[in-house]
Amino acid sequence: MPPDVQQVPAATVARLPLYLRCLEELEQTKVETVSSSRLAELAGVNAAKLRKDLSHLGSYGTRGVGYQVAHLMRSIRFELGLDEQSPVIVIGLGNLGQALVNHAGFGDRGFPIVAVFDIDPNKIGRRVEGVDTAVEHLDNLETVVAAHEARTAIITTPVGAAQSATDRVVAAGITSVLNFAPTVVQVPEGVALRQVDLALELQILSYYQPRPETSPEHGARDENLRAAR
Amino acid sequence: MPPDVQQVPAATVARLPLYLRCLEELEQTKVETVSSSRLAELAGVNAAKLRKDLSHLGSYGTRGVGYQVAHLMRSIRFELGLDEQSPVIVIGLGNLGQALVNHAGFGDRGFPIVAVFDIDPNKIGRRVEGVDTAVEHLDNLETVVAAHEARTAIITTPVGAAQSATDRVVAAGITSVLNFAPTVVQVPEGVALRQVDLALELQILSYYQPRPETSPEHGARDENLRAAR
DNA sequence: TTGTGTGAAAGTTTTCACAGCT
DNA sequence: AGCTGTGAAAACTTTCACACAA
Repeated sequence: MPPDVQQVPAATVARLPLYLRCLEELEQTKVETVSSSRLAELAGVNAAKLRKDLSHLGSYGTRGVGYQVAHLMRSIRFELGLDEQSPVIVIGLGNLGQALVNHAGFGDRGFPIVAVFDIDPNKIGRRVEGVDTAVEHLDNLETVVAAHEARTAIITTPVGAAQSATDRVVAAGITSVLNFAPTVVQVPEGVALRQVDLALELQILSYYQPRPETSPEHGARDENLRAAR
Repeated sequence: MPPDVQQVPAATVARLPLYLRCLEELEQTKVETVSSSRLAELAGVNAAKLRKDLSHLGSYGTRGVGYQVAHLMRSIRFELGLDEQSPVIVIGLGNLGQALVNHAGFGDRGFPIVAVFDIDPNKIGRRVEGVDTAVEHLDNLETVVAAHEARTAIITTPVGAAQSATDRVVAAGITSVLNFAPTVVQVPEGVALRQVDLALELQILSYYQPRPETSPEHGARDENLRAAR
């Protein structure tokens, strides 16, 4: 790995979108200024941590007052590269793919779903709510990605197809991959990857369940948001 | 916080389910023994990290040989408290709720969905694939939770309803909450919580997109699974 | 000879506590 | 008087590198 001038620590990057979401809530209620302690409370984090996170933006709060909601939102959006819409493609129209596509939350937050791919002939050509174009065959991937200049792909294929689907979207020019298939996929250097496995979240929670028999002491604790995710 | 004998570090707990998933894949291919380096490769982590993680289980690998797949699976399941099925309820039958309920992945991994709740009269009584009982009104929550001895709830309500839904399931006896509503919910001490916001994942990825204009250097890196989630 | 288990070092993240701006 | 920005300490996590068991 190169010298790698890491501007903003990974743990901070993973929290910035959370702060942004809280700020959006505040803006909707016409709040113009917010203190670190109030925002931290909304985000469920410690106030010092929040201030340190924001300090990486070179962000200007005002001592004795707090942060300008609108200004802070702009700073975070800029830092994350959320200034413009970022078209997304979805590979695999199973249950989860279907739900993600219908889910308005992506488009509303700057990630419009511009195309959905599958290989099942029964699904090709089907119209899906929330997407302008019909379901495409995976063979059209390269053309469609190029046409929309999409850079981000969501993988919701079955496990067995996830790696090949990933390889293929990467070859087509995708540089960010969000994998929901419950298997680890590999991507080359230069491609960003996050993996979410829903059942895995439940298994993690399971550890923190109060349990009688087990050794000295488990016992529920909090502090499990998405630690650094 | 009390002295709190933390058996296993949080970062390790968050990875154990991942190892378990990899081991399940190995078992299906009749592999009986695996080395730390091979398993680490499958899980996408560093081998030393994996060994240290497993050392917290007091788990016995065999030097010069590796780990017994079957034995290691048992150890991890025991540590996480996955020995028995853990019934789950889902609150909110929107797009995402629907998808999660249909999704076979939960039941297969020991988390059968035993009931789904909503408050929309049009949804109450509807049958949903993957669940034995019809959609219930939220008013029946307490009775149903008690009947199934459910301890885990998945929240997929709209933002505005998430906190009250959470308060209510906790009052009904739920001790693990997985929140998909894009808002922070609070839970009392003793209740375990994880929050997943799908759009937020895309925003995090956005930071790691190669971008031209921006300051000294961003540039995509890997290492973003769910870092200590 | 192979590959685990683990001290010790390095790196990252969180938290504290307070100087200093408004 | 209030609240940010930040050094410094503490806590946690990762990685290294090697003794040692099979």
